Amino acid sequence: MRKPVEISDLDAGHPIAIQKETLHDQVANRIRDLIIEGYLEPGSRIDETKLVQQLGVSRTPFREALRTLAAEGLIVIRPSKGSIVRKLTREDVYSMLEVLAHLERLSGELACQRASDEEIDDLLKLHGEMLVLYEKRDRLPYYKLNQEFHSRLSELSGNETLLRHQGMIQAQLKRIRFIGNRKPEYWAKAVSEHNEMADALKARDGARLGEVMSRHLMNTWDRVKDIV
Amino acid sequence: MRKPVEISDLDAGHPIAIQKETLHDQVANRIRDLIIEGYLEPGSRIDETKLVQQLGVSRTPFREALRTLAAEGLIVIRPSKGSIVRKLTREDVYSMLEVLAHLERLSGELACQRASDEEIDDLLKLHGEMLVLYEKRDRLPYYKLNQEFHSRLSELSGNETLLRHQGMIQAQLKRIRFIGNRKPEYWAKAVSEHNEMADALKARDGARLGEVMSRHLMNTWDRVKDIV
DNA sequence: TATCCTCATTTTGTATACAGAATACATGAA
DNA sequence: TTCATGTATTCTGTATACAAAATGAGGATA
Repeated sequence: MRKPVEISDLDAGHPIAIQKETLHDQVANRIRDLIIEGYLEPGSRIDETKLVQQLGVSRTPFREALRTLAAEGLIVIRPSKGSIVRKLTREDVYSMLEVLAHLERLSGELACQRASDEEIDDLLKLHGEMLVLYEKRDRLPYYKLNQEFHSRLSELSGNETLLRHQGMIQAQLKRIRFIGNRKPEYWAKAVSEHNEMADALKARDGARLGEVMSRHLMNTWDRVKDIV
Repeated sequence: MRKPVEISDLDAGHPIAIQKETLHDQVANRIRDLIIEGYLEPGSRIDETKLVQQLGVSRTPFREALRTLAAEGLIVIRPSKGSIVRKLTREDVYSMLEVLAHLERLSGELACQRASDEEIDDLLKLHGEMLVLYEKRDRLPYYKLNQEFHSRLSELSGNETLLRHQGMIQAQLKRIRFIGNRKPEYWAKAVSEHNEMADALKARDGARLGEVMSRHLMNTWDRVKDIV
């Protein structure tokens, strides 16, 4: 027999609670995806009338969503002149990578201090799977696992603020990194760096892990510097 | 005779252009101040009806402002249940300080690499003025100059993204730091650390400057840990 | 008394309406 | 033609209206 539903079970976040996403949030997520996937080009105007019709919502939640995206740095609202998708300059991208690399370093250091042996083992197991995919040159699954590897490593830092700010910068760079990833010539290097990370993690050598992670990220610059 | 006004002079940002702040932005700034100054207590509900009346605006720009503040992490919007001023947990504060300290370190390192001799001299001059105020135990002017010192040092990093993320975390911590600053017993220590910073800056020793700045900020934890 | 139900009230989320600003267009002068 | 000026149209910002959800106050029942 099933345990009866308690009031406390209905709190937000609990699996039983049906999640009601407001229109605002749905719209924000949708537009975010449109930007990341390249349907809305950087620098182009966001046609309120058109998008509102296509999404089937009124202007109120739509404009609220724009405010959110503006605060996230994905779009720019020019008073009385409409909104445009933010176009990152070369300097923007470099400064973001610089900060992100530095945050990755902190992730690495904290993860070595705070992760449990089990958590580290799990991550090393994931690393092993990535190696297998690399041998098979199985690009897309590798890419997915790579993202998971990095996000899980960051989680091991046990620092919500760190996670949040990494996430914000990642979101802004996602589009441009995606374009940069079409060049395959950096894969071998990336894998060797991942091996270094695995070693450092195994040894809980925070300084080393942090250094590799930071260096690893800064490679991104080589991949994207020609497209900004 | 005055130089005639050129078209290019009318670009946004130029002193001649009249600045028109939207209601939305004004409201966001206003509420931000109310939170930082403690008129809106952490955890308390934000009474839309009341505030809208007091501010003399309609709900539309008001709610847009809330979205902005939510994205900044100053308030929490609970769907269908109203908004509350975000109440930082102990963990929130510690994680923010941890990240902020790490970002300060980066500021220091970059500033040593990138600042001009003149910029460094100006900052050292400012440091000198702070020492004078410390000798006179002139608390408030010292506090103001201290803020300017840190923000100008960060600017010398030449990294807009760094500045932005530092600013976001600072805004969230501002209220609680203000409360913590009522204890005066850390002043001497702070001044000695500032001396260290000045030395490192003079020598353009980025690693050392970064280390001191990070340590300097982590002192904040001692001042605020009892009030969260 | 405590718990549940019902209904009135308030609050929230979304849509729409309207005014003012920006933009596009067209007409006329040099 | 090119530029300037005035006008129509579109778009943006704000207010208001309305529906749905949440809250709160009785009152009935055990």
